[in-house]
Amino acid sequence: MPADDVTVRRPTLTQVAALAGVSLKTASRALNQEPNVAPSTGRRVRDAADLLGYRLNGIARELRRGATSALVGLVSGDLTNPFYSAVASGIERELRQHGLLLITANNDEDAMLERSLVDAFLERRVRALLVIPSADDHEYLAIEGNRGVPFVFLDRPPDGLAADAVLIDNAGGARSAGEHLLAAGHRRIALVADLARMAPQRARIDGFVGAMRAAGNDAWEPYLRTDVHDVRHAERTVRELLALDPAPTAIFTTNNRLTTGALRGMRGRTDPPALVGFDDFDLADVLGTTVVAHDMTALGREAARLAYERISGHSGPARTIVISTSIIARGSGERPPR
Amino acid sequence: MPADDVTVRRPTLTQVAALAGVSLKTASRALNQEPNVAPSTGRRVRDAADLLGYRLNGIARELRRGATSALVGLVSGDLTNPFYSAVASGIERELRQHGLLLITANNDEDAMLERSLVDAFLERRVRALLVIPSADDHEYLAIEGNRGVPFVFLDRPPDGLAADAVLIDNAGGARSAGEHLLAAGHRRIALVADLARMAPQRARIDGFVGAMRAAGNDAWEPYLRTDVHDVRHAERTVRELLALDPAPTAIFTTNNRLTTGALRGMRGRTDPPALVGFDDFDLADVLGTTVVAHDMTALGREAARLAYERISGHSGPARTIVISTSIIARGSGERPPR
DNA sequence: CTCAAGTATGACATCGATGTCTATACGTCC
DNA sequence: GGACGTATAGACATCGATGTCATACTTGAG
Repeated sequence: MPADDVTVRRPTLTQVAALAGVSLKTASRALNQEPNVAPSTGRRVRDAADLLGYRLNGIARELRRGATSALVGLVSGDLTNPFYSAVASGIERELRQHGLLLITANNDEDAMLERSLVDAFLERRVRALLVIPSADDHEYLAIEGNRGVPFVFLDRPPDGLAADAVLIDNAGGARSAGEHLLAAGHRRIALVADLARMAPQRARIDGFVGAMRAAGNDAWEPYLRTDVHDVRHAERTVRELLALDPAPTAIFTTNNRLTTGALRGMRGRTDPPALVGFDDFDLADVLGTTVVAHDMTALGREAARLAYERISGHSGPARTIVISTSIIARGSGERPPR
Repeated sequence: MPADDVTVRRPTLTQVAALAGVSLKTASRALNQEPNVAPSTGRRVRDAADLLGYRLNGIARELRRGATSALVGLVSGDLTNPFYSAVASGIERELRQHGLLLITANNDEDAMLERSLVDAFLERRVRALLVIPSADDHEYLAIEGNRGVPFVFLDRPPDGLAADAVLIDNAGGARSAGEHLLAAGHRRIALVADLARMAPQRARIDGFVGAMRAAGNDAWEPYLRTDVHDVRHAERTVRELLALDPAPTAIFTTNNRLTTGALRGMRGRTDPPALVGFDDFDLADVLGTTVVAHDMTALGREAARLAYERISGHSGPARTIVISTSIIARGSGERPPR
């Protein structure tokens, strides 16, 4: 009786060739549809391969062909956030059209982990690396960028490094949110923002503040809340804001997590404040939530496209694509001040 | 002036060794912390590596070490569905603890595509393959399963193949949803289900029907709707159901997409029917939607765990883990019949 | 009938790392 | 001082495929 734990090794091309009674190279030619293989030989080789359950060893092929894989890496924040998963989906679809596969890894918003994941991807010789960065400083990638591994930054601009990027029109979107609420008659508008050190948040805050300045409104200033980083914290913050006297009559939340928190914090109120949230989300229509929307799948798709162009040999200065935003009015942002 | 399109090749270990004035093998030893390297030699090698910007070629290493990568593949339906992304996230976290990386690809619910993605993964010599299958027949995987590539099926049982699986207690969850609505006094309960050919849907339908039978209720029968496959279709179906006379007083939707559609279809109604949805979702609390919840991250985690055990050499009969469900009452499922 | 061109095949080197085996230098112990 | 153990380092084969070049055998044109 054979030992149970003998690992069955996959047959190699050499074995296929032996069974077919041809040389290694001939077997390779036959299976790769190369010219100059006699029909009968080709059939014999294919039969042998089928019989043995042969499967090409992509690792060996890649080593021989140029030590570079058909993989593209994505390091993102947290796949459970629908924003990231929509982006990842856009990337994956675009890459698949070019026969590339996507490897993903979460950095859990941890800069150290991000770095080690980037390392792991580079060791695997990914063809390109897409990053939704958490780290503030990307200078350590500079050497890599010059060695033929293209980088594309998503959602957040590269810092200390010239690289392609696909960004959202954060300032513009936030400005229009501010203007939208001003137009509905609001003055005491609360701003609930995530970590201000992150560039997109910074831009959203600035855009909103710009709209207020331009309108000569400063009644929002007591209601500025930044560094609100999760749903719970946002919920609590909104409750606290609404308990103030005078309370704000409107709220602008600068990402989908904070919007979720705000909706929880406002739940059950008979006189809810107006609300506009950055990022569209599922069921916003049912909830009647006005949002600053943008095409997340397109963001991923464009990033994948930039990466593919670099892979295909495009060289030239770093490019930045900006995804536009638009307000989708669903009711919550059009409520007048009490 | 050098040509612009010269691809810069990464330095190899041979070059590092040459620069450090040692042999290839010594350089390898130094960088891999192997014993018996003089401190001064080690330093010289590391300096040379830094200077050249050397990075290990993981492909070559893998080929030498056993032609198997540190990658685990996941073929899933659609990453933009929060169900899949939560599962993927659970998998990824678990794998990372063992130094494994996750490659993902969407099959877009297409059986042919699923097969070709599985092929691509196997050629890359993934250590294990996790599948949330769309294909009905998985027999074609049987050969692979016997050749050392462990498979784990998620959410849907393997067909024509003995393999590990992690499933949800679909029948139990659906039964409890039915009982929950019966307990609230409903009799005319609509069932809105996705494609009945998919095993999980089949089980959910059966569970619900079982609850009705057990209670001696047959008033639900005119309101059975299956093969409702997307949000729009669900919305339309619910509208049509509510236009019937007599209309159902309660609705059970068998997945998150359908629940979304139902919520849209019920929007604006002053006398909404009771609603219970299978799968929990973000903001269900804000919307007050009663759901059959289950731990999606745990589903992914358990699947990754099973895969890891197989990778580590565990052999034995196929195992099936069932993730339990629980009703979370939030109001919509407790509304009494009109 | 001869020679050039074309077809089918095989031998061998190669991609970039690691495993095995061997060789040298240097102490140490008796 | 000779034998021996140990630390260090290198030569070489190897993983599984593909690229290059060489070779034997057909054809077809002149």
